[in-house]
Amino acid sequence: MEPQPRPTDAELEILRIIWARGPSTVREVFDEMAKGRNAGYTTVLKFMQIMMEKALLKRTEAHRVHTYEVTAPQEQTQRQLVRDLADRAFGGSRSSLVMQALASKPASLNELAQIRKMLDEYERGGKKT
Amino acid sequence: MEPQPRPTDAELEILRIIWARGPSTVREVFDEMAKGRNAGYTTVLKFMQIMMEKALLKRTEAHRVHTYEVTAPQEQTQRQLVRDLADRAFGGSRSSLVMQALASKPASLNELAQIRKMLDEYERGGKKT
DNA sequence: GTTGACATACGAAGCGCTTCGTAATACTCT
DNA sequence: AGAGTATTACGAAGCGCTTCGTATGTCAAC
Repeated sequence: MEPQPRPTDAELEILRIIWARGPSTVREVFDEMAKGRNAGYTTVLKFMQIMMEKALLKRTEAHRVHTYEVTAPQEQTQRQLVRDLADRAFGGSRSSLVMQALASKPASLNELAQIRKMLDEYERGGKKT
Repeated sequence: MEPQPRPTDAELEILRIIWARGPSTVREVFDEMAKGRNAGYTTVLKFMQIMMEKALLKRTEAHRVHTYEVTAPQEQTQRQLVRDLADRAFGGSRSSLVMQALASKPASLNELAQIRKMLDEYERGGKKT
């Protein structure tokens, strides 16, 4: 199986909407998108058709309207994007990336605590490293 | 002043080389690049010329050979890339991004400690958040 | 069953990225 | 000076992304 291609900007925008909404029709995505940018209806349609060819989306065809949903889980796609950026801009080092992420804008105390918790888990679970 | 445009894949590859080497000539970048991919000399030259137009690089012209160096510090470019990805794929949330980064592959204990130290600093320094 | 509204499908234009080929220029060595 | 070599400059082709316009199909309601 081919690995999923890196989504383009427009594709990622659509993915984000479907992540938030769940399976959606073109019109629903279009309506949501209209709040932010200015894309014609057929433009959005075309995007989603292309994304289906690329297997970023799959669709089920009801009588008249097609409903699209993502093929890969959100977290997997996000992790892949992060890994990709780490490779391209940080020589593959996740931790350098993390540090720049934290340097760019400190998270809230709440978020810091959450990250800390995650670190604890990895320290316990990942002794092998 | 225009904000720096997001570097393309090839441009980022060149940036990484110059980050590692410091100011470099086309030939030096080309030689370094030849280890990994297969790009012709004039291809690399063209890239670097375009990057100069975009103000990603600046150059000093010695008698015969031009020497290119980055215009923005490495950390700034990296932070911008991370912020950009956070916006495009994580709804702007740095901490979600950080957590996916850590989930994708646990860092070494050493790196974990480093990240932890950084968290401490932010917790102390960033109470305002 | 004709009209109107809405859906999908298709094709094409425009622009940016990637890649070279070729030309012009400068330096080196005989 | 002439030949060979390295460097920069320029132009263009090919492909992918983005964007629409137009065509075609379908459902509903008069």
